[in-house]
Amino acid sequence: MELNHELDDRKLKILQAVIKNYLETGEPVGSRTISKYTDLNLSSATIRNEMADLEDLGYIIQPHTSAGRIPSDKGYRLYVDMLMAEKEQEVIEMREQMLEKADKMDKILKQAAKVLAVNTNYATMVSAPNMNRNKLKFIQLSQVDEHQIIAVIVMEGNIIKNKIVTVEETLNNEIMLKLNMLLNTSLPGMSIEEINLGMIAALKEQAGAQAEIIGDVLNAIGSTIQPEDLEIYTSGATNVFKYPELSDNHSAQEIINAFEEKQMLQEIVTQTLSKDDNHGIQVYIGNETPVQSMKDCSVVTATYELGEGMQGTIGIIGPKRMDYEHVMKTLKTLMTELDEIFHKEE
Amino acid sequence: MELNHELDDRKLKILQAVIKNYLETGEPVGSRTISKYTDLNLSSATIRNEMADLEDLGYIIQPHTSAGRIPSDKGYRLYVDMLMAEKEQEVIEMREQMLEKADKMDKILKQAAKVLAVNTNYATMVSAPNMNRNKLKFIQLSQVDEHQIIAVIVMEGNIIKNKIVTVEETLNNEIMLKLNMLLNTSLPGMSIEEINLGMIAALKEQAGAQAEIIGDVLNAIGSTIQPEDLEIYTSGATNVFKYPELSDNHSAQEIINAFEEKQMLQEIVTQTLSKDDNHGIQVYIGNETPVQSMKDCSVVTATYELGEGMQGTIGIIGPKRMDYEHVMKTLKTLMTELDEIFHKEE
DNA sequence: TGTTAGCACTCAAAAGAAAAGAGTGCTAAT
DNA sequence: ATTAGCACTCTTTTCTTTTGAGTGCTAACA
Repeated sequence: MELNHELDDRKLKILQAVIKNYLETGEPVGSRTISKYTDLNLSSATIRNEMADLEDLGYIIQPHTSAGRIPSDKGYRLYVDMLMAEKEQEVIEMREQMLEKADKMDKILKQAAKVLAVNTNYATMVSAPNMNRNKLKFIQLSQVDEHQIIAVIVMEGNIIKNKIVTVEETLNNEIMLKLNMLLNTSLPGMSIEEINLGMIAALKEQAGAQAEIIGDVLNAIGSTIQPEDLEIYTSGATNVFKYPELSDNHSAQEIINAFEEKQMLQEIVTQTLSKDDNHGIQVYIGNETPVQSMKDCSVVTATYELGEGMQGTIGIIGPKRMDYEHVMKTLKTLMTELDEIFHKEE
Repeated sequence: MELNHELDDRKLKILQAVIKNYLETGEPVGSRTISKYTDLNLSSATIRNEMADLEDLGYIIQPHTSAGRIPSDKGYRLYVDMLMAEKEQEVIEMREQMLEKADKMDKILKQAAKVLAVNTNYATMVSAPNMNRNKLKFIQLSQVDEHQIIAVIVMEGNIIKNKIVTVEETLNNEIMLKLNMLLNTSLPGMSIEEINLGMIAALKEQAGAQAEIIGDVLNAIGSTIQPEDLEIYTSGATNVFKYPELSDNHSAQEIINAFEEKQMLQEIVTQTLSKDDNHGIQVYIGNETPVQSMKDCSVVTATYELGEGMQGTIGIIGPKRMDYEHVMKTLKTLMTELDEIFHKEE
């Protein structure tokens, strides 16, 4: 409990009591409540004095003169940091729920978001991992008609993408065979990062008359694997209505909107992934969050990792008075699950 | 204007005025307002008499004794029916917007929903067409590893699906060749409906030792093309917040929830497609809607058709005081667009 | 006979006033 | 250092009053 130099043990306990109580009720907490709530037997008057101090130090706030106190962002921050310190690990029965429908990646991720939302009662998001470093397993080109090719790209982890490529030249069986051969002798085992300009030039040269087709196909592959906008799956957005402090202010509307557009959620993903401290859990409280419309919320994120540095993000968005303890525990479990599922599939 | 036997021309005009005004303001409409609003020069007193009649006949309602009138469901119904009678056609600049990103089907549909939402300011949904009658173009099986096959299924309209099939037997090149050959000699040109048990049995027989694999693959194909839950794309769900009569009652919350779950939207799709009167526009007002949580809304739907009886649904959900005229016009345009896009691609 | 002016009446919504209640800060006693 | 006590503050709730839009009805009018 000796994380903070500004607060003695008693103040810390009182602060904790205020926060916990506020998490439960959502109402400002008064001194009398605390004096009954804690095990340290103090009268409300004493608590009042201490609370006045805590307010001076900026850990709690009085919404108006004669109201109880609510935690400030700084207060929440301290509380969360303390929680983080005692890393918990506990495996729930989420595994079964998860594995049920594990088929294609998008389904898994969608399912993950849902499980998390149901388990926590907050809004959740899961981003697909970035594929830059994922290796190609093979490419299968098939001819659709005289000028169209469908390219099926299979990557490690059996992630499958497909794309139709329209080419100028008139295609035939022979060309298709050649192209398939060409691509599959050099590309498998490479990641998108590794397929650079030199490599492309070499392939084009080998292709001879079909240089242009190869170019088109490679472009298509690039844009397919690395789509301009990350895919993000969400669930439980409507959970925000459950918290009056969000749904009263209209901030629920903004959050739901952000969830629908998904554009802004990307911000959160980028920010989370950019932090060095990965594979850990991050908590953004109030204004700390990257997205303006969530300034009245807390955002808890975690990074999951598939082999070879492919990373994705899981996030939970809820009111500041979030049940951090439960959320962090659940998040950790799910993260581990995702890691395992993907590694097993590989 | 002679659609209704119950109402003379003047009553009809007054009713229309009441509805139009209510559509604009969302507030109950009084007699004085109408007397100024219409071109028939009548005093408020006369209007009052007529309005009392209209109320007796059930076309308008008084929320409380000394308030103006608002249209009843019956009133809206008459109004919409009149609109429907004058089938409008008008091409807007939506074409460009639509064709911009026309790539894969899911993107097209997602885009369609978005365009519609932006154009109308209501919540929108677009369902993917049912594929029962769509014909297979070809199937491409590739071996992933010793026990896994990836099946890529290409259908008319270049709709592509893929699925990983895990099989008992140990696979090799020879087997894969045989399977590909087998499937592509008999299946192309057939629709899912046409691939019946007899056909499957015949294929299995021809496959000999690989009968089981063929069975698995065919199953996979079936379930891929005809997923248990229809895919539905939505957009602009948060538009419902723009209408106080929805967002005050909490019915906005329910609607948004329905949009998130998508389960209930399916109801609307099914109902729309089951109506004989297809390729037309349907309007559900208030309790007429198939989904309970939208009882305070109007739902406008349209069916778009890809060749061969593959049909999908477009829907708009908004307040009862919806701008029916604009919505129906926009819907019709979009419908035509979709038809064209898909037919062109084919 | 249909239309209209006028007026009393109704009722929801807005504004205002009063009461209740929760909680504080401060002082004085322990 | 802790606590009981009390005056004070400010929100919330409740009740009352006022306001105003809109009606229905009657009587006058063209």
